[in-house]
Amino acid sequence: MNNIVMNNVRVAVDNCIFAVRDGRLEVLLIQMKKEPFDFAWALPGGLIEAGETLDGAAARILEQQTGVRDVYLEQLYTFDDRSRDPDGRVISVAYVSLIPWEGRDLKTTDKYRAVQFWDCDRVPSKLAYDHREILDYARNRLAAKIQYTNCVWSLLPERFTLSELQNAYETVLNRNLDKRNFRKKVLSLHLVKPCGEKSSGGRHRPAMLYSFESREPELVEVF
Amino acid sequence: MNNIVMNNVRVAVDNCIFAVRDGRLEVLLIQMKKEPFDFAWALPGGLIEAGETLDGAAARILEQQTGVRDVYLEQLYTFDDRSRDPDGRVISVAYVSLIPWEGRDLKTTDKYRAVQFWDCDRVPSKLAYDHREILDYARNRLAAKIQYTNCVWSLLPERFTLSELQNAYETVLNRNLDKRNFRKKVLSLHLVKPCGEKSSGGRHRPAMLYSFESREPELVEVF
DNA sequence: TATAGTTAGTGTGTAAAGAACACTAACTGC
DNA sequence: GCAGTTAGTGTTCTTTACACACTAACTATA
Repeated sequence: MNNIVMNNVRVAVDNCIFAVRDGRLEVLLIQMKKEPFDFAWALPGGLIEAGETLDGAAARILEQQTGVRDVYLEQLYTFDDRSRDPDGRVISVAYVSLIPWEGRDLKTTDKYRAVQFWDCDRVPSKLAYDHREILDYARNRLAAKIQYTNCVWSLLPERFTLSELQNAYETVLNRNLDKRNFRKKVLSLHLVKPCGEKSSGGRHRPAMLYSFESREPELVEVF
Repeated sequence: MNNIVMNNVRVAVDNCIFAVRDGRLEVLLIQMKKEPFDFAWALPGGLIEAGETLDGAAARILEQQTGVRDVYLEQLYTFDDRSRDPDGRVISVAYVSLIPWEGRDLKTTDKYRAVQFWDCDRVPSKLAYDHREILDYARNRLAAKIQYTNCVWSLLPERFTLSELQNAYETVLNRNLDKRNFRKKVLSLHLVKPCGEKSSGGRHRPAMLYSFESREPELVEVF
């Protein structure tokens, strides 16, 4: 009977940082510089530090890589990572972050070979560790969550048009929505409010700008 | 700058084991026998053992306490436990298990003072560690999950009446459902199938017995 | 300055789903 | 055979979801 209690598990936090850009869902990956995954792409992450909470570690990773703070950040799932180095066990607590495409500021460090956003549909087929599994899980969770919470706020800037909002939903859900039904829905839910100004700059009719009623997590039956 | 990497985190698995009994949602608690929580009630759990996966640890705890296997078992959330002993850090990966009230077989060991099911609405107001928080989180997750998956199968025996099924939903959701609408719904979803036999023994009209189409996790929009 | 190009903004009708509601049927125990 | 108890069944109404097409307002350029 196996009763050896594990006292030396290492705990990593990995963060799926998503943004919407030009109708594509993108995720931040870093290219590794160390064996056994040299050159492989991976989710940003790392072992938790002393005195740090799990949420704190996820927020730290997010800010270190993108400079972004105070966005939607949610624990996703805890993975048993069987592909990590065999000298001691690692479990990975995965997080999802949603950031507006504008406002990010990618940091390059010599810790990694590269840091960049990837179209989720075009990430390298093999990622380091079990990060492919984590990413797939995260996309599914995000698509579910955007339908019953207001988390979409975290993908958009302070002020936005209803078309931009619709585009964020369409991108995450990977399907088209009817413009009139969409507007009826979000307005009737009081998810957003007009802020009286209009967009400018496009070679077309200017659009009313909106902002979110709340930028705190709330349950809202959007679809 | 704090860059001390934690290498010696201890990882515990705690399991919220639910059953439905006489219209009440019950949860299994153990009464502790060691300081600093001597006499306090807690969720069954413990540190993961060598070579064991997280899911494996949860299944082990479930079977050790109840003798039950092969039921619905789902990872809930990973908690940073700040109330644990200060000599080294513990994080707790919480699980939810659903078991049929019939078929359990509680084990008493001298590891604990007592092991028993508690009506969820009447558990002691203070549980050990952060287990009160975990339990509240688990109840909410269960109430959500029973509405869009078929997980209710795990609360019922192999064969059951539609009234028993309805009762399981009403108990978890903590609200009454209309009998005719309920039956229309579950039958149209093909969640269950009649198995041709009738219940007996009650001092009333016997009911048709049903069984689940599937006892594997599936997404089903029940409500 | 007229026009082509582009996105913004708006309402109605139809189909599907959800919610409310009450009686008869079939068994048991006395 | 009667009282007690749970099983089983349809219809109507309300609400929500879905499909669908044109005009408005701006910019750039010819």
